[in-house]
Amino acid sequence: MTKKLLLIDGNSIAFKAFYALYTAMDKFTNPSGLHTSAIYGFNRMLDKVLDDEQPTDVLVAFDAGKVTFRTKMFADYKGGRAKTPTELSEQFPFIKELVNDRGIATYELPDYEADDIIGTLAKQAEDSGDYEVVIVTGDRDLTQLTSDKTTVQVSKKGVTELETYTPKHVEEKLGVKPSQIIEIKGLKGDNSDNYPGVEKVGDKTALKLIQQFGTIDNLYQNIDDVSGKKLKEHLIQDEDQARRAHKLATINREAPITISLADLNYKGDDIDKLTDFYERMGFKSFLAKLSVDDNDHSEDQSKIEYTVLTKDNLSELDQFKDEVSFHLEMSEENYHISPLIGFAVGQGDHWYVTNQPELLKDPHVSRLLTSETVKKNLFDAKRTFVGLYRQSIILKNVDFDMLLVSYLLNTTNNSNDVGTVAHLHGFYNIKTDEEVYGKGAKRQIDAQSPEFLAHIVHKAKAIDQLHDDMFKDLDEHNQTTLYRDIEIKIAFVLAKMEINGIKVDAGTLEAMGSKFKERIAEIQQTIYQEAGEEFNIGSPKQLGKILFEKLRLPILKKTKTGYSTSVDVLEKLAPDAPIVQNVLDYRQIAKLQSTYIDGLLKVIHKDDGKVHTRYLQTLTQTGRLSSVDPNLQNIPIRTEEGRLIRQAFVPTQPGWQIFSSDYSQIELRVLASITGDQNMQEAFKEGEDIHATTARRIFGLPSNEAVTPELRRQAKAVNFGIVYGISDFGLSQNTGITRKQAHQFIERYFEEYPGVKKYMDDIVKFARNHRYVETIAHRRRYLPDINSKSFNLRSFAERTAMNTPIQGSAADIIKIAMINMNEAIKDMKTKMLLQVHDELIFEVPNDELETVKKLIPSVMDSAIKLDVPLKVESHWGKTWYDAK
DNA sequence: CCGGTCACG
DNA sequence: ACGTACGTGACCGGC
Repeated sequence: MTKKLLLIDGNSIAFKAFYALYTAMDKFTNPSGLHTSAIYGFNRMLDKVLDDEQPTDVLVAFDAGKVTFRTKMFADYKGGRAKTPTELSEQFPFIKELVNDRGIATYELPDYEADDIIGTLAKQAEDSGDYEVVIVTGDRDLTQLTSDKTTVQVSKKGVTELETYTPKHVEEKLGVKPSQIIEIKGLKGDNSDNYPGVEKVGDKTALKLIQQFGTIDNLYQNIDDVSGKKLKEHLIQDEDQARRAHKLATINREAPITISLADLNYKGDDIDKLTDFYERMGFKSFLAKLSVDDNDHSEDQSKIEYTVLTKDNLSELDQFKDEVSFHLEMSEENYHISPLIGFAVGQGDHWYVTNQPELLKDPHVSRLLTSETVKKNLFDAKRTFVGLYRQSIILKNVDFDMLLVSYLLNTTNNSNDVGTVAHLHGFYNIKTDEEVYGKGAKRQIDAQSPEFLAHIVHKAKAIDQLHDDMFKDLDEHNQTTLYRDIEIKIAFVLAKMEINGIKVDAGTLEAMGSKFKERIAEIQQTIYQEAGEEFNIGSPKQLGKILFEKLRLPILKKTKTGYSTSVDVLEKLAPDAPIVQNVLDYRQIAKLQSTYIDGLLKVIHKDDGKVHTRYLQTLTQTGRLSSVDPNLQNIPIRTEEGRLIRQAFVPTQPGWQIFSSDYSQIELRVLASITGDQNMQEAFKEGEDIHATTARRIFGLPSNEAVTPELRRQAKAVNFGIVYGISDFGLSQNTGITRKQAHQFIERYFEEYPGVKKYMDDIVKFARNHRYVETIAHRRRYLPDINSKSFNLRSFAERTAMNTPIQGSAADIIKIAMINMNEAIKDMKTKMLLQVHDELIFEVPNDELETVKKLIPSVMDSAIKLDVPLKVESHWGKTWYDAK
């Protein structure tokens, strides 16, 4: 056996691929509107099996048409099947083209199905004695072909997950030999192929009979041995059907094929044709793979020319006068503490690289980086700025930040990896960090290796190569101003805030922690007594058992994995059993302890007693920031116990104040402005309480009548709902009113605020036409699901279309305010410390307090001119807690 | 590594 | 009929 023959059932794999990607179908269309999901899935399968099996010979067999010897034998064979969707049938010619471009033969034969071609060739191969055979299909019936020389791989969930059937595996799984599969099918028939077997015989009976008799022939010869009178009657009655089903299920292994084993030689990818094909299909990831594989052969990665920097050649860097690409490599994610492990710098064909970060301090290097005249192109300006700042180098004149530009062009699929982003924009001669360094536990960076140096040169080079194109794309999106006036500027403002950090008093946290610890222990004991046993309260699974099985509390909601024990459920159950309230209390305090006491203590820097968060500037889909290590945007405030955590956040100097200013209802003001709704604008212009006004309007109260707190609360919920892209169900869930009521409220709302209604309709239409929506500052979010056939995906996209311009414009506004703020306070001792979406937090010396009380709100409310005023409220105190 | 839960706007 | 509020991050338990 010197050869390995791979036989692929083209139709069934195409079907599987199509339905595996069914819900994502609309994400897979090429520029000319062709659906490509099945082509894509098919190719993924090809990649996997070619790689796993390393075959010498390959064939993809297809069905030739609807009419086959089976339909001639039984007219209804495969009858009643839904017509193949056009979204799939249009892809078949391209799948065949793909297969050919990959150097693989295809074949189809009138009157026969792909199964028969495969069966026939497998038999020929087995008989010749030269071959090992592997069959890949989505149809489990083909497992009848397994033998000691042939294995059958059946696709499971997707198309790349395959289950391998050997004769042994068939017996274990199905309880019969491979050859007996057709005997089973003879008896039970096949619903999907629409032919009957014997009445009342299904899987179990068929299996039992075949295990007893071996074959249908033998069964009928010994029909008197069948136990069960009815069963015997059915068998006798339906003998013809059983024999016909047996024939239909049997793969023809003697089909009159006009192709021979010698024609199946696997030639491998035709790179040129395949490149062209992938480009037409818009398959960027496959293009990337193609070029990486290609590079592996040509050793392109190591062929790049670069000079290793040494003390003696540093002066060569003086050649860069106008522009340079620079990449600073770090070994860890957290750039506040990560070691620097190398850098690459250069332009065009001149590249320099080193694994000695101390060379950064050499004047030839630092002069370049701090120069106001030499433009820098890089990836992640904030990270680079902080890394260099730690070496006392102040990075200046960043022109192109590839990470930021990529994020603005398309927030989805953005990545922190240079290689990944480069691939996304059509530049493939670079590997990803994962490919070079490994991932998870296996990740390891060998900074001494030539591969390392080559890799970071490739990063710098990718940045250099892509910056013109990406700037052009930015311009086409009308996003150059967004980039230059907002995003690149805020990167440095954020860097400064992160470096500055905020002081957290460890003593305060520890004192609170020991109190919490006692409370937790107390509540824990009480819960154990109430439960009558000890268990892990933190485990929803164990807790569910206690509450819903042992104590028999009513099950109000379930999750995918079991009983739901979330707050809303437990709150409803609390009156039924005291243990429930205790669990709620336990949860709350355990959360405070683990996330906020222990969690924060872990990240206080020893040298300065501060925490230095990192704002992720290129993560959210709306343009907001997020905050990690630690997250300082979700410090408790809603409950008094949690709010106490804020007492630990203190100014750096004794006697200073923590000063906080927040935009009041910024999202609703943005809504009023961009919808142009006159009624809502009037409310804000008149300085009214918007929730009360909304309540008056939708509940039809006279203007002199006071709005009850309950009605105001409901109106507030509706206002929120509108911002989120409302549905009556969502509103009813969130407020406890009925769905019908919710529906009425929404209708009333749209009557009172017709501009809002029109905007919501228009923005969804816009999204359908353009497949994206944008904010005031032209921040863009693509909504690939907006025309999806799936109700769920489409509805989600519609809500997103309504919400993103509002949430995103609010994000634009506070970013502008922060940039202006940075200027406004640059000569003061006051420092901007944190941003929490609609609020800014500062530390302020007492002698500047009177100044900032006016200055900070005025900078914030003048960030942008809307059709309604922006309102800012300020609070201050000796800790963050006291700034209320 | 994922799902449940809960902290924030 | 479908089964839903928008945007995040950290921790825990359990696979």
